[in-house]
Amino acid sequence: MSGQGRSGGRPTLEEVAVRAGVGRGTVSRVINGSSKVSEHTRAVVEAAVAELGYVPNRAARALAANRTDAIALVIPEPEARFFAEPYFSDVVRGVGATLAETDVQLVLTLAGGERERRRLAQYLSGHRVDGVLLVSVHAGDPLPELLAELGIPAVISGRRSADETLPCVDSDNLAGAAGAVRHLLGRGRRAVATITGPLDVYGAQCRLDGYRQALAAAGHPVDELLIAPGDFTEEGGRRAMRELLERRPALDAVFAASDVMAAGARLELRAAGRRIPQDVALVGFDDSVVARHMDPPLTSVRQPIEEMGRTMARVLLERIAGGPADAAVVLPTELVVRESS
Amino acid sequence: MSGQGRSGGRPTLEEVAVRAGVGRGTVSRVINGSSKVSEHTRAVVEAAVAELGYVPNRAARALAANRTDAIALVIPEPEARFFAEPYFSDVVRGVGATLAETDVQLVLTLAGGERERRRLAQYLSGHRVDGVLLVSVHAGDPLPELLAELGIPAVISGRRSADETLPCVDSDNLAGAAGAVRHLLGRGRRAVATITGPLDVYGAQCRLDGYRQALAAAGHPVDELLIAPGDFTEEGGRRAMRELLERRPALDAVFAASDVMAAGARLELRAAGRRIPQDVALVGFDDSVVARHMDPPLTSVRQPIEEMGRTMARVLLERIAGGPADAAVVLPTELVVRESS
DNA sequence: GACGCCGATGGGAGCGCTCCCACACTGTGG
DNA sequence: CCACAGTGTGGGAGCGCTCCCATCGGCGTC
Repeated sequence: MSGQGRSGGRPTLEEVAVRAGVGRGTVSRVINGSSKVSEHTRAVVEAAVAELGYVPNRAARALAANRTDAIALVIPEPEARFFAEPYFSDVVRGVGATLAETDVQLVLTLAGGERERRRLAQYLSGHRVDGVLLVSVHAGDPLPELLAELGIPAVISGRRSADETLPCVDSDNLAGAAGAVRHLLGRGRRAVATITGPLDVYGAQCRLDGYRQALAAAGHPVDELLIAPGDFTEEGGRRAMRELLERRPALDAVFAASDVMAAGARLELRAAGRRIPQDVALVGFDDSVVARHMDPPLTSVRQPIEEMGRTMARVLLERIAGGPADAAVVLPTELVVRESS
Repeated sequence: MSGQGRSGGRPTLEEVAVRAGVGRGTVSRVINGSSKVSEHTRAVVEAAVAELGYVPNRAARALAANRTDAIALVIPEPEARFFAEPYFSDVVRGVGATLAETDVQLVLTLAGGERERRRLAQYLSGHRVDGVLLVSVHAGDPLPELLAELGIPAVISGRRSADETLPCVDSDNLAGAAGAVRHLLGRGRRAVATITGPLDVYGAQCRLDGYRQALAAAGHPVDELLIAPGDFTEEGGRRAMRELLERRPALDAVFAASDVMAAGARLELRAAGRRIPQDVALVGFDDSVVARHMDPPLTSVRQPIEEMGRTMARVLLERIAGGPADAAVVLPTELVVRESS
């Protein structure tokens, strides 16, 4: 912080070299912690670095080394609203935690409409980041292919299908859903309904599969009329619940594939005079703020979002380094039992 | 996307120049949309750019021009949890919206513990960003001074005191709080209590001032025993509410300086057998997810967070450009009336 | 005692851009 | 007809680093 500057600017590698009485190459080696530098020289250089308060110039480094030491996190704007809550900040926190150990910076990119999407493509072709973190990509999204073409490493969360081509990090949607349903059955519920997410989203499909498997494993036949499609929105949840109550008035439990839909379902159940959990038990998915503050507090399946962020970043860094990285990581979920079930 | 590359890499300025049959300087001028280039030459160059799919190399540009075209958004990690909800993503969305028009990238920085803080200082001294967006800075934080010393433009949201030295963008905490209290009085409430935030946070102080002013303006004396200190946490809200009920059992309304504290207060009111809003009306601040999903839904003061983000970015860009920028922007809040009052 | 080898080091050659000075050229006024 | 602005334009000189090759001792070897 003391104003060292001989000529105004921050010190350069060259100046450190002069100060330490060595060559540029040597200082560079020390800075990059690499290869063969004698114990003594290293000490001298480090002293000079400290004295001058030298900090390498990122742009120069990027230019010379042809890497940016930056990765991008692409946020699909439109959805952002939905999973805004803890999701967004938790992912960022996780990613940040992994990156904190390194010298890699996190660039945030909002890719909403067609237009932003195009800009993003431009942006990425500019080779402005070493890698990309993708979150919740839709089936038809061209971005993954573009990245592959450009040879930019990428990691995805929320795989697009069972055979995702990109390395991906997901939570165990199937097991989480199955656990929730098992929990309901375990509490003596007989007619367990489910409100699904949009089934073209792979994760939503998995949750439905989990529902089916849990039922099957318990020897219950699956009643298709107990399955209602939702779309991850509150309104969608209400609609689905209404439908279910009409078709199967005797249901005594509902597993909603998201907390927000559960919130919608709750309103509808109230309106129909059903008490939660006495008449109908309700379980959600995500363990979001909504779940904790619902009345009654909602039992929900928690995803380790922050850890997913950490893992995504780790896998991407490995990928960038060229090392062998996991192609798919699935992290366990956890059922958080509250008063709604 | 077609593999132009003569030698593999992406095309450079030089190559565009050759293709267009002009000099490097001219292409640079066209790219930067600047100064005097003849109509004809511009067209030729633009054609060459399009044909080659040229995208400028950000690192080279940064090195040569000594600017990075990047700004940092510093997130104070520890608090992140609290105002995680919409706040974080809304700010980012706003900032992103402003930045979308430009070629500036958003770098996210988590500055939590002492250690990260130090890293951040290092980072910023590396001149790695053109400007910094600060959110919710504590009174004793050294960061603003560091930035001033380094001559890095910064904009703050959540000013530290009435005479903030940095340009800042805030919502009108005082008016928002006053409006909430006026609303309660307007509904015939007589004994309006308040749960404050930590008073060393300027915004929290403003909300308390707003409470006082509204009372005063309505000709009510301020009863100091109706004021209980909180800390923006749910537990703090509970504690404060307990205190209030003990001291002033006859209170019939509570203005909490945050939704989360209101959530805590609600639990305590329930436990004490008070009905909301029949016995006690409750109003929060932030209009977070919690407010919408509380039972009953919470009346709350909404801050235009996304717009704050947009404005912060705009002011910072002006600052960076060297133009005259607003020193302080205060955006209006809005009372969202729901069933709790 | 000359040779070869290896770890440690110095420094040239860029990386792709911006900046800016110098150099046409075209007009205009004296 | 020449001097003199005023436009456009070309291209040299870096920006601060990394890469890599040449160099230099010191030491074991035949």
